[in-house]
Amino acid sequence: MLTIGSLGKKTGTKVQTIRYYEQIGLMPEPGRTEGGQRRYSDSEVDRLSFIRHARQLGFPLEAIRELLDLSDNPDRSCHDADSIARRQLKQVELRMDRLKALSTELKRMIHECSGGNTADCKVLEVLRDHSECLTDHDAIGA
Amino acid sequence: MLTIGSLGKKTGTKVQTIRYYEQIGLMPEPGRTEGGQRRYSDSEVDRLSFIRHARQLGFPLEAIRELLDLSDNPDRSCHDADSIARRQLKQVELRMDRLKALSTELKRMIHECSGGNTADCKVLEVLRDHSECLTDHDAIGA
DNA sequence: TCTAAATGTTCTAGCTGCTAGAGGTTCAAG
DNA sequence: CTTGAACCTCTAGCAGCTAGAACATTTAGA
Repeated sequence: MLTIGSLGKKTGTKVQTIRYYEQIGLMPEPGRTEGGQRRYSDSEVDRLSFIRHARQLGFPLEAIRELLDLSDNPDRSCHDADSIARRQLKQVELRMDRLKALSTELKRMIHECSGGNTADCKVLEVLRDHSECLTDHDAIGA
Repeated sequence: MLTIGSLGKKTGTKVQTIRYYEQIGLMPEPGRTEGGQRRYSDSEVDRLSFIRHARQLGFPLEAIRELLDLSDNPDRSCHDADSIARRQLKQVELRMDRLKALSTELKRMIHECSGGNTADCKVLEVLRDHSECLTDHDAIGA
């Protein structure tokens, strides 16, 4: 039986985060001591590791909820898990494309900046006038 | 003189967002009609375009605040604007590296998934056991 | 001139995924 | 039995918006 602190250490998760996952129903309500402190067993270590690993791979919590659900039902088709992963891959690739365009533009902007005072600063100039851009970069929120 | 709606259309910004920028002091308080509606002039179009463009390049609002400040003082050194842009580029490149690792892992995971039921789904298996991973992907929050 | 639709107003709350802090309680080692 | 680390709940905050309620103003057509 583990305390919330040791569970956190084992899985690389902050205590507050574990409680948060419990609150939103991603982690089950664990048993408690008489004094009211949480105590965890191995199955909860596994579940939290799963969650953390999926988070590291960028899955949003809602997708993780679905994946946990699939994982709990070994009879269901693998197809669903596969499509969640594909969706995630698509997201990641989309973000990469956007970042690529951004870095190109930023590099060009910096490269052309020669120092001096801001009156003829290329960085500011480019920001002022989108038409100077060579790439698409609709990346707000990317 | 533009209404907030037309300013939004001109700059590709939602009305609520413009009011939000005003609230946090990124946009100045504009003039008002007798009835209390906001009316904007061309200088405000320019300022908002600047902000939006910088957002598209991924600059956080705080960085944009600094850039606007520099832009308002043409005598100051270009160096500051340059270093903000470099900082931003570094962030973008860091995020790209992380996403690269993620996509590699996701692809491998999907590729090895053969269908069937979730009991032997590779996607879930990989998520269950980090040690099967070939790449580093500490990308929570990336 | 009147009216109705479109657009404007403020205020509050919500989104994701945590994180931090206040103020108090429990546990385990010595 | 004491002490101090770790636990508890609750609330609020972060970025950067977005949405909705409930009401006011503006503008164009009849």
